[in-house]
This record gives sequence, C-alpha cells and structure tokens, in this order.
Amino acid sequence: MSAKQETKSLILDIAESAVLAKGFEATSIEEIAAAAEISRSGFFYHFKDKNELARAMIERYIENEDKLYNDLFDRARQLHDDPLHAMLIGLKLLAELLDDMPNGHPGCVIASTTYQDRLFDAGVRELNRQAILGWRKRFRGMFEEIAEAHPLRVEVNMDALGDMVSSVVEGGLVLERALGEPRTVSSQIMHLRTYIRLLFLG
Amino acid sequence: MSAKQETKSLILDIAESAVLAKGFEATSIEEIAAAAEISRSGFFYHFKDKNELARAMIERYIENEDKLYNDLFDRARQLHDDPLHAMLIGLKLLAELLDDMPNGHPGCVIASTTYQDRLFDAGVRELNRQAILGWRKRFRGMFEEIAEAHPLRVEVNMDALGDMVSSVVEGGLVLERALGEPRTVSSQIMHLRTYIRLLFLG
DNA sequence: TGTACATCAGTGAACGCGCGTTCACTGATGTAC
DNA sequence: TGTACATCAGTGAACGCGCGTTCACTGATGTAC
Repeated sequence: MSAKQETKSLILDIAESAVLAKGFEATSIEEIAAAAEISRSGFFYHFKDKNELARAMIERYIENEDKLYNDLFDRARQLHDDPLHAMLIGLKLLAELLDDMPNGHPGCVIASTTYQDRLFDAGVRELNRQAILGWRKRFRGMFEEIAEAHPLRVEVNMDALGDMVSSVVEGGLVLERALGEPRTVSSQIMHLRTYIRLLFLG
Repeated sequence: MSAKQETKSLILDIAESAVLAKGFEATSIEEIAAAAEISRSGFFYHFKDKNELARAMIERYIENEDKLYNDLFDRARQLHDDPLHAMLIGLKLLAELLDDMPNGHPGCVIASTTYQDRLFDAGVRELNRQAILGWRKRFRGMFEEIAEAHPLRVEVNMDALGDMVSSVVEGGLVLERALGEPRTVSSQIMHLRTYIRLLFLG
C-alpha cells in the first residue's frame, strides 16, 4: 500500500471509530485530521467533502463484513459436509470471533448511519439497503440448501429467516453497547443457533 | 395537561422524530423551536440546555415503551391462562401493532442515542442501560414462569433469552429502516415466536 | 550523470455560516385584598 | 368589583465559537531527456 493509501486508510479507521462513538455529524474533520496527524486541508486532499468520507467509510465496512462472512462460512463448510452442520459451526465461529474482541464489538457502521440517514444522500442510503439485501440473499440461499437435506418442520418466511442473521447481530450490538456487557451479541447468536437447530432437526 | 406541558410535550415529539431521522447533534434547537412555533429562547424556558432535552426525551420514551409492554402482555394474559400461550399471543399482538404503523416504525430512541453515547453524560448512558436491564428482567421472569409449566427441552441462557425480545425488536428496526420495508420487524418477531414455541413445546 | 519540469501529499490562513446559550425585557393571565 | 402585584410563557438581539470548505502556495519525490 502506498503512503497515500495508508493515510487514507488511517483516516477511515479514525473516522469509523469516532462515528460509532458519537455519530457522523458530531465527528469533525478537525478531530479526524488531528488524530491522523495532518492538517484540516490535508484531509480535503483525500476526500472532496464530508459526504464522500461517509460513502468511503460505509463501502469499506461492507467489503470487510462480506469478506469476514465469506472466510468464516467457507471455513465452516470445510469442517463439515452437511450444510446444516456447517451453518451451526459457522454461527459458533461467529460467536467466538465476537467474544474475542477485547472491549466488545465497537458497533455496526450500517446501524449508525441508518439511524442518521437524513444526513446522507440517496446513494448512501441505497448502499446500506444493498448491503442488508446482500446478506439476506446469502443466508437465505444457505437456509434453502439446508432445507433440501433437512425438510423444515414448520412453515417459515425464508426472506425473514435470511434477515435473521443480520438482525440478531444488529440487535445484539445495540444491547451490547447499551449494557456494556461484552458477551451480549455472542449470546444472542447462540440462541439463533439453537433456533436453527430446532427448526431443521427438531 | 396545562398549556405549558403541552408545549413541552410537543417539543419532545418534534425532537424525537428529528433525532431518529438525523441523530441528536444534527438536530438543532432552532429547527425544533421553529416546528413548535416558538422562538429559540422560548425553548430554553422549557429545558435548561440540550442535554436536558436528551434526558427528558429518553425518559419519556422508556416510560411509553414500558406502558406499551404492560398493556400488551396484560391483555395477552387475559386472553389465555397458560403463560406460554399468553406469551405467544403477546408476541403476535406486538407484531400486529408494529405492522399497523402506517410508514413503518420510526425507530428506537435507545438505539439511536446508544450509537451516539459519547455525546451524553454518564447519567443518560445509565438510563439506557437500566431500560434494557428492565426489559431483560421482565421477559426473563415471564420465561421462567413458562418453564415451570413447560420444562425447557434444551439448556439455554435465561438472561440472553430475556434479552432476546429487545434484541429482535432492535435488530428488526435497524433492518426495517435500512431496507425501507415496513413489515421487517414484525417478521423477525414472528420468528422469535416460532423459536419460543419450539423451545417449550418442541 | 545532470538538469528541468511535473506530480504528490500535503500546509496555513481566511471565509461565511449556524450553532448553543444568555439576558434584559414583555404582554397576558392569575391571585390577594 | 377594582386594583396592585406576581407569575407565566415566552420574545429578540447579541455573544463567541467551531464548523466545513476554499485557495494560493510549498517542499519532497519521480520522470524525461
């Protein structure tokens, strides 16, 4: 990575953690620049305005999460041939990964920006929407594959079942932050895991 | 309600919907005052500063939610004697209530302020924490009562099960806002309902 | 290898604007006698 | 019932500050010949 891209990436790191702590509007370019050890005008060499920072930050967050899910469920699939057990292993790995974060998970950029969406243009809102829809599609596909091997014991809404993974993570993160209890998200994921097991195995 | 309290309540209504749309920092006293048809200094007759507005807004939100849960699960209990079926009815009523909101649920004040918690003092953060702990206690108690009549078929973390109601609502609201699909939260609640049924009845 | 020029990754000062908050004041309503 | 005073629910002007953004400029590094 070039020096330029390292600075840009540093700016995005700083911005992300500040936005998760205070929200986008309350995060000033001054404080980001200071933390990155450049001047305020140096910031504008990397981003033409604050909205472009938001877009870059969200795009990067979505890419990182996608990669995390890819790696994690690929690995789970290598550990077990059956799609249901691979899913159960994947959820356990996800719970462990979230537990291993020293100060708890810092929060989700999508949740934060969604709760401030009138600050952003339609492009940013569409980015968030597509991210959630992408995860719905990913997990819905996995659940459909599971249902072929293990017929569902009750009728359920498959889109909503696909959404459930994102929903449990988002809900768990809100509670984890509000409570200050580090293992909150992972406990919620373990309940989701129990639900999946009961749904397909009884 | 006195004219004074009506104005105060109007200010809180306006502030709540603005905060849910843009976040607290981006919501100016000027815009709140304008919408309430008073002057900026008129606002300060009702609240000594912006932080006091936040506290009042959050306190009122928690009281309203508590009352909603009280009414809803009291009514469910009147409809069925068995605590499990009362819970299942309560969750169905909750899902219907959320579906009946014309433009989708506007979002949760606790989630919004929790994702901006560095803006507020420790008192406000403690308020949010106690709200979540209160709901944990409420639902954990209900699940324990259910477990006496219907022994659990798998071992689960009861605190996390109590948290699940809040978590599903919070997660569903994030998705509902991000997607712009009105029935998202209620679908998640229906999955929670199926889980509860499977957990206690199989 | 030396030199001229271009590009890169910024700096520093200045801008106009909107923000939260204060303060002296005010007209309408309520209360005491 | 009339009047004096107090309280209520605000107003309007002013304040200092920090914000996002612009712009002319700069020293270090890269490239062409």
